[in-house]
Amino acid sequence: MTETRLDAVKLDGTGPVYDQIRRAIRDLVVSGEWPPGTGVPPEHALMEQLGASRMTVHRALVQLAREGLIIRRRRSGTVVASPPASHAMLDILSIPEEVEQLGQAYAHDVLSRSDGRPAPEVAERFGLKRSDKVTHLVVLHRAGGKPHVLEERVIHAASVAGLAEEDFAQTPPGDWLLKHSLWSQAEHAISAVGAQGDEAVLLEIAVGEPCLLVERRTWNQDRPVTAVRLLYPGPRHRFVGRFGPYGQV
Amino acid sequence: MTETRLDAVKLDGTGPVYDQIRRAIRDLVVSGEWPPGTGVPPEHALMEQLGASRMTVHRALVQLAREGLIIRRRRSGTVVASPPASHAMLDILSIPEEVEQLGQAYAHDVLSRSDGRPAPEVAERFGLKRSDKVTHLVVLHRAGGKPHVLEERVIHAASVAGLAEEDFAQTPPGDWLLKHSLWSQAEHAISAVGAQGDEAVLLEIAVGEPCLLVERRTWNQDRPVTAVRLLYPGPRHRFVGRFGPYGQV
DNA sequence: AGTGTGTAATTGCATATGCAAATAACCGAT
DNA sequence: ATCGGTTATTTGCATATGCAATTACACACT
Repeated sequence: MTETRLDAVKLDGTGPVYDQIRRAIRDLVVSGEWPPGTGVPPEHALMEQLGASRMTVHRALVQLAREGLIIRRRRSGTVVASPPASHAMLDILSIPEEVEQLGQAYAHDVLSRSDGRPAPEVAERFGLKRSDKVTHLVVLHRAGGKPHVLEERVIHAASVAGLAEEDFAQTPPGDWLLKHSLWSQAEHAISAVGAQGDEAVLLEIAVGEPCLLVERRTWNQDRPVTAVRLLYPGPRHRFVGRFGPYGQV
Repeated sequence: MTETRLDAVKLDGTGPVYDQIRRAIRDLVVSGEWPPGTGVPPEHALMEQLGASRMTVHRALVQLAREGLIIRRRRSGTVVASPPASHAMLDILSIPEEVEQLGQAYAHDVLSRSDGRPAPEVAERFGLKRSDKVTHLVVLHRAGGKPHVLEERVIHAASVAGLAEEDFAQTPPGDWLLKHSLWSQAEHAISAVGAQGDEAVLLEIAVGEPCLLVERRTWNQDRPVTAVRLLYPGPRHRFVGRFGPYGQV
């Protein structure tokens, strides 16, 4: 567990004290300044450094724990949690995991890769500037040998370290990015489209066959990280979610 | 605001006291025993009745408020909240609202209705017993005069009061059910399908045109309430969601 | 080296107390 | 009746205190 600099926690004087503490620590976590595994100072230390009572510090930490940002254990202390890899319904999901949960063998092929400026029509479709340096990938994921999903991805080079050295032969780009980048916001859209000619060939389906299209764009503090277009063939794919009236169950 | 029976709050002796209180009140709310608008007893009353300190009661109530089950205001007290009508992304959404947010005029037609036992293929598709009494509806929703979504719905008669008297001319069944039924669990699945012949005619699209299919089943305490199949034509519909690594933003 | 065993660090929970903030309800003067 | 100010109720927040539960770590003993 990495040592933490206690004086990194700074209050802003607005609102209740417990919430100032909560936000201060939350910001350190989501900004990546305290990466997963970092030790959060014990309640007594925070209490002295911030001039608040232990119960007030406690309240802030309990809430952060309930939100999943930190993990607390008696005697061993509090550490920053790893962000949940997959998120219940429709989100940052690992395709290999998804396939293996179906009990099928996973494989993937990188069909093409290019590094440089984005083509105008790519930049437009993914909401990037033409001046951004990007890596553009097309990957076909297979389940049990058959095409499972076609991935077209653009990665913003400035947001990710070590991109040039990675060839994505072992790990598909989505999974690799989960480990090598930080994100704070994602947006996705789901729609139904008919397969275009080249897509249909790769997915081994007929042209015009209905496909589920998931488009996702990801940012870290307003800077784009990656944008991806996942095309799932036909009605044999469904996304399922379960919830109750007051949130997920 | 309805009066509440204080002695309805019963602790079960397992786990921390604040959590016993929290669960006790939560159960009264989600079971419908305390419907929305019901006044929750003030902290002092709960404190005396339960033999706990005010801070302990307070902790339970604060947490319930954060979860959205109750609303607390100084001096006026605490009341049971109305469940959120629409839920961020893909859930119990009101179609009229959805259309009006797009700035279009909303209308709907009840194309067919039948009350009685479900046809075998309907029962199978919606996960019902053949012996259940149901109402089966087909409704076309329009936006700006043009078909927006085709709804096929089965309502479990035993779970909803006043169903026989309602003709759904004013209010489409989804919205009506939100007000006249309780639900505790929902499951939905999204997939892409091609429009069948009769569906294509109603939606005024070509046969085989890709459509987004949302299937949702809803229960109240393990008893089915309703099941619905929403068919959205073509790629002009998208479901959009935004979130961060630690939950919705 | 291995094996208990005690100790201390750390979080978890509950209580009592006091004051602040919001505002519904009341009351009195016009 | 209407207006305006006062009061009382209820929640919100912070503190201090004490004890319980968990367990990493040091240390003694084989």
